[in-house]
Amino acid sequence: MPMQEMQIAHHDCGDCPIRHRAVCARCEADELTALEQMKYYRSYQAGQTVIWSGDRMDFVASVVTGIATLTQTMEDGRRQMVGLLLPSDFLGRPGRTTAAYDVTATTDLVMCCFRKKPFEDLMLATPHIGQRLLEMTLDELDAAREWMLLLGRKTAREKIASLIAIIARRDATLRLKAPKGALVFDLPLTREEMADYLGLTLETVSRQISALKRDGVIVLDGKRHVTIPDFDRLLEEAGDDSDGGMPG
Amino acid sequence: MPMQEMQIAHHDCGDCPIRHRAVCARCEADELTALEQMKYYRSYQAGQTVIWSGDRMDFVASVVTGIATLTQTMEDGRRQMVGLLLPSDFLGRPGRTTAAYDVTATTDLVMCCFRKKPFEDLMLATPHIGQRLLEMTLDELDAAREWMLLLGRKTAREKIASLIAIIARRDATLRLKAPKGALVFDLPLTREEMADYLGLTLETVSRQISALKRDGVIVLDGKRHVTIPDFDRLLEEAGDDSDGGMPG
DNA sequence: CGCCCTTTTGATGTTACTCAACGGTGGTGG
DNA sequence: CCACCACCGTTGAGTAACATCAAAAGGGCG
Repeated sequence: MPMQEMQIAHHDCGDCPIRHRAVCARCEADELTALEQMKYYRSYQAGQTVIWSGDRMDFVASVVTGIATLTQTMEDGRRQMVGLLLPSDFLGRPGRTTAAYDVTATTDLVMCCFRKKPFEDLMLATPHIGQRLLEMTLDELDAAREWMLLLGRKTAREKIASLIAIIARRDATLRLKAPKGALVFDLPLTREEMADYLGLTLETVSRQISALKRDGVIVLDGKRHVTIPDFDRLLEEAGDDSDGGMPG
Repeated sequence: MPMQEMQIAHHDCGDCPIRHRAVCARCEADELTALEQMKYYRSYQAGQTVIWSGDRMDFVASVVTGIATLTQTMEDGRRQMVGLLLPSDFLGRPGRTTAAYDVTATTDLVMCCFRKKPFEDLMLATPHIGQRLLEMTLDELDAAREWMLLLGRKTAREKIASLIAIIARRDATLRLKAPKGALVFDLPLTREEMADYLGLTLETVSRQISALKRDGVIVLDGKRHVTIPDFDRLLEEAGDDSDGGMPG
């Protein structure tokens, strides 16, 4: 009988790797103390489901390490990923009692969970959590809109290039490196998960990755390990504006 | 020399048609008074551009009447709508100085604008605006994710049916009617705008609307006036779960 | 080694795009 | 008043891109 999910020991928020980026980023000492009272950690193995759409959800959480996905499924089984949660990203919605999406751990995952009711009360009582959550939600909305452009208007090749660029950038951000020159990282998603992200089939994903490899845009070592010799070239392939919005 | 945009007289927030739904919904009398100090109205004619992506934006605003769209454009001209703002919806992002998207009035439009700096200050000083804005932003994020499923996985026919259902629902909400039985309303978008919303070409939009008409799912009177004889049938065509999430 | 799972590659099919022509409508000016 | 034009929408024919169906090739693990 395998342990489906694991509760692990509490840690000091001061040592937390996402302390400065998560929903608690702006908290003062007293707010942090209050959060510590209502928090607990949970671990999931790669592939495990965190929660099903429609299930009761009595917590909200921050991703500490690992990656989780949000997906929607239609009655006939068509699936679309609608969220990709990396360390420091927030899961759940204050004021809602059930999950709106399927949440899955795509890698081993550790989350810092807060019991929902106390968390909501703390949000009403102190400003910094709500402020930070608003900021993070606005960022997510921007990301969702970028994603909509990808889904609606980009070609399969552009979609793949865009996804690889997004992952490369996020990976660089988490490791505090500027995405310049050659980049090396692992794809955290299977071909099928990439397909769900991009609104493609896994066969098309595989073919387009092969094509980008053939054309020297990416270098693959195994199925997951990627080297980007020229990030600007990748951005061109992604159809993104080459300049990062820096006029003068 | 046509007047490109018009400033119109101030109105009392108490009389405002979106008073109970907009970002100011939760405000107390004193907060409302503060908002009145920094607000001004602006009108745009159908087709006018409110702001271009990248332009400096020194205000945030609520849509009072009319409809505005947010669109992204790629270098080669491919366009994707990423937001549809109806009355009470919020435009702009506190903490950002430039517009991230092209904003266009698709109908005659009246917006209640707030100078950005004072608005941000008020947000920091009082809780209710930030709380309401968070709630609205989370709703928008949910809508964006539904939209992502549409863009990534639905067929052209399902996309059209979904869009008509969304417009019908929003229209009913604005007029405080439950979307049951026969619904009658006008499409607020041209075929091209629908195409930009749905990630299709305008020809495909036209063909699929004709097909839905032929099959009796919708009844068209002219190009814009729509009657939905059976809303549940429309939802089936849209590929949405038939039950509205009401188990027992 | 052999099995299972993921990924790749190939052959064929279908959807929606592209290019093109035409119809309706409202506004403008002769 | 009517001719003309611009704009929006519809419809048709041919095509390109991606999906589907099918089979085989890695790769990890017992």
